[in-house]
Amino acid sequence: MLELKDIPLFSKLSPTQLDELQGQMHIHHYEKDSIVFYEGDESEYLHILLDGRVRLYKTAPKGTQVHMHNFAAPEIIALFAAFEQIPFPATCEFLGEGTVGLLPLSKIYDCMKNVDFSISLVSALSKRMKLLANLLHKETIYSTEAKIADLVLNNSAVFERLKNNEIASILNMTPETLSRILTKMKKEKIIIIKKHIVMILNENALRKIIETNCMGN
Amino acid sequence: MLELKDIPLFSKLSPTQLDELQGQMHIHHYEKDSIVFYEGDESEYLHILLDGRVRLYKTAPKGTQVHMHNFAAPEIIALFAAFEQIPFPATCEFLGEGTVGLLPLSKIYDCMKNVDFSISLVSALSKRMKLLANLLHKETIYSTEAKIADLVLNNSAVFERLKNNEIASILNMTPETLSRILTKMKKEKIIIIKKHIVMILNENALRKIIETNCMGN
DNA sequence: GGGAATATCTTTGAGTTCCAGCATTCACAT
DNA sequence: ATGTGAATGCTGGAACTCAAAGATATTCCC
Repeated sequence: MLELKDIPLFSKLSPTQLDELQGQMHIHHYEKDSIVFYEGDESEYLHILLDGRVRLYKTAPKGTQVHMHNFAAPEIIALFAAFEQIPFPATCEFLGEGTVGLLPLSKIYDCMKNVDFSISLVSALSKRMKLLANLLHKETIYSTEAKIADLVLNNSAVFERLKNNEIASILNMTPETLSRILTKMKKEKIIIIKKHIVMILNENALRKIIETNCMGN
Repeated sequence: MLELKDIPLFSKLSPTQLDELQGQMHIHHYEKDSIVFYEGDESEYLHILLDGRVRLYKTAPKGTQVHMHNFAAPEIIALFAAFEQIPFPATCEFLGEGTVGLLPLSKIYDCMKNVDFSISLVSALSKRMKLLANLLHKETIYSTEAKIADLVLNNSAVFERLKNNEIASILNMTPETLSRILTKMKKEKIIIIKKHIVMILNENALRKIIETNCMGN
C-alpha cells in the first residue's frame, strides 16, 4: 500500500516530518461500494486516497446522482472543502475496495511553513480547480450531443472499458439519451462502433458538434 | 487607486519585493462595458482588478451568456487559469469603468519562494474554489425555483438594487421565468414584494423549495 | 464444452416536464 | 406621450420517464 512519501503533495517534506505525519494518520479500509463521506458531512481530517478508486457525486432532490469525478490512488480527496472548513460538496464512494488515510488538518497547517509543501499545495489546488472548471463548462455549456462528441474525441477508449449505462451516468445523462445520440452519429457516418470499439470517421463533424452544440440537421 | 500592497494576496511581501513587482506591473484603464479578456484567450500575465467591478461569464454556442461571478476591486481575476496556463474559461467585462494591473507570471513564481505569499495564495485559490463549487451546485442541482428561493433567502437585498431582468441574468434564467416564479411565490403567500423590497412571509417554504427543488403544488 | 435459461444491457417509441422563446398587454416612470 | 421593464399566454425544443422489445452476457446443468 502507498505511504505518504509516495504522494506528490507530501514528497517534498523531510523524512522527519513525514514520519511525524505518518504517525498521525489514521488508516481506514473500505469495502466495495462503501461511502467514505456524504455530501454535507463535515470533517477535521484531510482524506487521502491511498489505494483503490473512488467516485464523487452530488445528489439531486429526486435522488438522481450528478457525477463529478473519479479518482484513483494516490490522490487527495476534497482538498478545498477541508481548507475552507465547509461541508463536503459531494459524496465519496469506493468503486472497488481500497484504503483512505485521515490526516488531522492542524498537522497540514504545520506543514505549510515548508515552502516546498505550500508550492505543491498551490499546484494541487490549481489542478483541482481546472477539473472543476472543466466540469462546470460541460454541465452548463455542452448539450448532451456535445458531451458525447467530446468524450468520443478525447477519450474514446472508455467505450471499451465501460458499459453504455455507466458512461451515461458519468456524462450525467440517461442511457436512453446516450443510445439515441450514438445511433444518430452512426447514421450520419460520424463514427462506427464495432465490438465496443469506437472508430471516428469524421473528426470535423465531432468538433462542429462541440462548437455548435448540435448535429447537422 | 489601489496599489499592490492593498491586495491581500500581496500584503505579506517585503517593501522591496513590492516595489519590484509594482514596477513590473502594467496598468490598463477600461471604459464601461469594455472587455478585459475573452473566453478562450491566453495570457502570460496575472490580471489584478485594481478599481471598478467586472463580470465573468461564459458564452454558449447560441450566444446566450452564462453568468459566473461579479468581482469588485481589489481582486485577482482568473487566478487558476494563469497558473495552469490554460485559456480563460470565461469572458471578463467591466460593469462600470475601472483599472486592471497586469503582472508577468514569471514574477509571481519568484514570489512563491516567500512562504507567507504561498500561504496567501493557497487561501486565495481555495476561496475561489469555494465560489466555483457553489456555482456548480446551483447550476447542476438547483431548479429555477430553487435558485430564486436561495437568492431570496440569502440575498434579498439585490431586489432593491437591480432590475428583475438583471437578476434573471445573474441566475441564468429568462426574465419571464423569474417573473412567473415570483408571482407564484406571491400567490402562495411565501413572499411579498412592495416597492422592490422583498419580505419573506414563510421562510420554511423557501427552505423546502431549495430542498425539494419545487413548490408545494 | 455446448446449449438452454436467465439476467443484464441496449434500443426504440410515446408521453411528460421544465424552461426558453416569442408576442402581446400592462404598468410605471420619465 | 413614450419608452422601458414586468406580467402572461402560447408554442416549441431538449432531455427525462416509462414501458416494451430486442440484443448480449452470464450462469447453470447435463
